[in-house]
Amino acid sequence: MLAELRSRGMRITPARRAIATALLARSHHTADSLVAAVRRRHPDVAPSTVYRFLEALEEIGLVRHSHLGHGPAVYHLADERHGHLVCESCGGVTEVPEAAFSGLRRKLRDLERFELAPGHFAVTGLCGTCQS
Amino acid sequence: MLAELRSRGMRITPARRAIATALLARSHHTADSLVAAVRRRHPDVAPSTVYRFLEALEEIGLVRHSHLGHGPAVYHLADERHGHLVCESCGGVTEVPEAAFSGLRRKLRDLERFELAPGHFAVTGLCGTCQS
DNA sequence: ACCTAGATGCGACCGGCTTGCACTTGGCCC
DNA sequence: GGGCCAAGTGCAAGCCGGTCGCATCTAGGT
Repeated sequence: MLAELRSRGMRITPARRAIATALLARSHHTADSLVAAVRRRHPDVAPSTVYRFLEALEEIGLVRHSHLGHGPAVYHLADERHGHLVCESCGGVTEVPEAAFSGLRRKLRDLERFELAPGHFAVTGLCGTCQS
Repeated sequence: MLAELRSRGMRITPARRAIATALLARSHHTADSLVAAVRRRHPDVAPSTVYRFLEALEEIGLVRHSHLGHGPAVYHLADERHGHLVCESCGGVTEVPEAAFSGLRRKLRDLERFELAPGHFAVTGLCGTCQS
């Protein structure tokens, strides 16, 4: 990952190392949780640094973010492709494989010539436990 | 609609009349466009009034809002039930009947005991024209 | 060791709401 | 019609997630 950066003329700094490490350690980081994780060892890293690096990683295609309901976006490595089910009542998040959307994808492609990108925005509803 | 309000002990004010009229005149108002519409005849209506009335209408169940991508939420009458397809490239919005999601709904219900609410958050992807 | 473009920290700013508070007013009772 | 008072309102400040401008610093090629 760092090699990928270097090969594009981007620099490798302590802050970036730390952000990359945090991203590898856990999926579904929010920008805030990344800042917190990075600050445990590098207390002076600014939020804007994290946002800017994440933006850069997304441009390269190494990272993606998803919006889970109303709160902040979550970031994860681009190779973890999955959809998110968010419960509107308890806020809980369930991951589902992208394959679960293949039927809908086909239908929207046929009906509307619309190519679904199920990762970016979550699908909302009510989880099993909140239905009772 | 105003009768519905009155029957719940809520008051009918010029601002509320105007907001209700605007909601009936067009689906997919943003809070901002509602403020603008109302101000054409009642220039002193504050945004907070609109937000508070919309909140009240949602509690009653007469209005719903949806999030279409990153921008502001859109409001529409609760009886207009449909999903939204939002193009991540051009931002265009397509309405689709809720029935289009019935397959996915069934699948999620079986797989995850998750009850889909397809209206609230949009489904993102690429529209036909942006794919080329 | 040096140079410089890329990266950083800081603080201001922005959009979309939300909230606190003092003032106004709808609408029931006389 | 007039009085009453809680529901509703306008205004301004605040919040949250995120972006930007700018002076400073530093990675890393030479």
